[in-house]
Amino acid sequence: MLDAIDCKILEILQQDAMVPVATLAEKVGLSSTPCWRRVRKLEDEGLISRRVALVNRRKANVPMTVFVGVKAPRHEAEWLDGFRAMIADVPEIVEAWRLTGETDYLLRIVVPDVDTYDAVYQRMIKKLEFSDMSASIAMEELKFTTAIPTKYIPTK
Amino acid sequence: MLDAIDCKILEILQQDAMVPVATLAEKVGLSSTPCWRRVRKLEDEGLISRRVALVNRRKANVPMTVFVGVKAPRHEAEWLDGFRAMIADVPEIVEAWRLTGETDYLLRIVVPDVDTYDAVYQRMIKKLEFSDMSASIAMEELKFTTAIPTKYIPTK
DNA sequence: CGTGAAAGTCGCTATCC
DNA sequence: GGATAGCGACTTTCACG
Repeated sequence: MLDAIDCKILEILQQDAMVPVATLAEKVGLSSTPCWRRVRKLEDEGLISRRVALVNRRKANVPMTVFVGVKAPRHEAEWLDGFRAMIADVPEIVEAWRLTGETDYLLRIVVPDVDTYDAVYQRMIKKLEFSDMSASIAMEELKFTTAIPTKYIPTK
Repeated sequence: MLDAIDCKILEILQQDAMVPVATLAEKVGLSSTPCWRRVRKLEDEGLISRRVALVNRRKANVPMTVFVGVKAPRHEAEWLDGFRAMIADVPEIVEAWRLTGETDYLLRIVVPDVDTYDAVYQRMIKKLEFSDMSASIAMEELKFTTAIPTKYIPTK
């Protein structure tokens, strides 16, 4: 069971994973060691799964984001296995979700431009059968954060 | 202009931002200092925008992901401003995209359960008018990575 | 569960090839 | 642009309230 200070730590580290423990400790009203112990505990318990570098999409020449709704041609394990393998294989696919509703799956794909998206699309339909694929191009990224709300974490 | 080693560095740091420079240097076949200089350069040029801690959604009690397609009631600046403010205000909204096609905007929302989603939904429609909102619940996260492909970065 | 200080590691700088 | 060496800072541990 965590407390309010742990949540505060998580919020800060979700914004910047590189803050020195001393700075972090000061921000949450602790001294270094207990703060460090808490961070360690959060890592050990898996609440902090890992720390990653975020790369600027535009500067990495993948400014374009495409959302693709996918319908499976048939609902059987074999197709799904192939689909999973494809998703793992294609680095342009950064998110893949199985949904309720009309579209079975939603993919988020990042590419340099439309032509490259088409190339990725061609690669996908060559590997696997689809009953339907509908693409929506993202015109603007209004919000994108890796920080999830901490307010639902049960605190004592 | 970057080179293959820079791309390799980016790939590694996108998986783990905490690797010691010495380890990173070894992996890309360099010694510490030049490797550190490259990392610094990648940060200065903004290719690495920041480093963040990723929090386990389930352990943070927000296992549920909902995608919400939104249609604007009218296309005017005033409504959009309100929409932006709402998105910034609601921490459960972790992604918001303006799209081409039928749905104007796509939101990704993380919550503990359906009841909480409904509470978020009620809060949203109290703040702002919508012409249409359709929610799809994510049943499974097949892939989610913050790592974008490096293969499109122009190299010399 | 907290503080404070000591020890070891690593980031960062300076210097040279 | 790349290697070697040293300093300072930070993480991490230990001993103690």
